[in-house]
Amino acid sequence: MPELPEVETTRIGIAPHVLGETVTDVIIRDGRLRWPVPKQLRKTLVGASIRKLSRRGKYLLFHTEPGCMILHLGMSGSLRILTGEIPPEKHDHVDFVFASGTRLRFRDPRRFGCILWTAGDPLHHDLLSKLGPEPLSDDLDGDYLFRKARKRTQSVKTFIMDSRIVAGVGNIYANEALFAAGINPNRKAGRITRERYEKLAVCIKDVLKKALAKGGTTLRDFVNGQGEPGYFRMELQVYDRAGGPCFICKSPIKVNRLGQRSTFYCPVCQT
DNA sequence: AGTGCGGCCTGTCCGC
DNA sequence: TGCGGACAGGCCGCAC
Repeated sequence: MPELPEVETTRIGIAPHVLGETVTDVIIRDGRLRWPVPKQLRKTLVGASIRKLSRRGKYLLFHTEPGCMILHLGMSGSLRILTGEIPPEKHDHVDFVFASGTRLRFRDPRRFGCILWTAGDPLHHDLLSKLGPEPLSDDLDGDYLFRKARKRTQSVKTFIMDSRIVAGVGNIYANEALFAAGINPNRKAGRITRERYEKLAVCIKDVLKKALAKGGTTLRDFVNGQGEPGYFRMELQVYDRAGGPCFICKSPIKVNRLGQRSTFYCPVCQT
């Protein structure tokens, strides 16, 4: 579920409630996430204060004096700020309790998310060290994509969803960015002109920024730190619109599968 | 080295 | 109403 705009929406929403807070307890009800939640996480975090909350790709980084907690929302994860005692529900796996009484609650029905700890620089962690540039930074531009795409035979959609190429672009926004750029998602990455990659880079940034402005996309699970959904779903041009009319040319939106992910596009507008 | 696939989980929806 | 199967926003790790 959560792609970059949803993770960033979460970060912005919870940051004011956790920054400067001291952890007084960590309640792990079910530590069986993608990787087991470290047993010593509670002992390590209690007494520590959150100095900074940053994001790299789809990873949230909680910086403290003794180290950094790395948290990923996976496919169905969400984080919520709670004030007061609210009974946990079935998939509320972890609570972080702060000195003020505020709680940060991690929910993840599918348990594809993860919560890890590193004492070192999180950017050097195995999971983060190979990530490509942040899409909203100047490091991502048409020239970069064009150069990386040389001799690549995979589809351009699979290419831009590869986190080693660009961090944070998932299935929804890959579909949407390619529509905005007028590029057929099935086209081979290595056979796209520099000019079209310039357009694609702009469209990736644009789609992500617009989604962020709407608080992300909620298909089912996603809620922000306050438990509210995102509203970008209403702006989606192709994702989940198979058979529906293209908003530009009225042709039916097509769907096929690339790398086991549903791929939506307009066969007329995207070439 | 680049590429594609299986698998990790639970929940939901659809066809029978 | 029940049941099996496909599918869902991610991504690691493995074979080729």
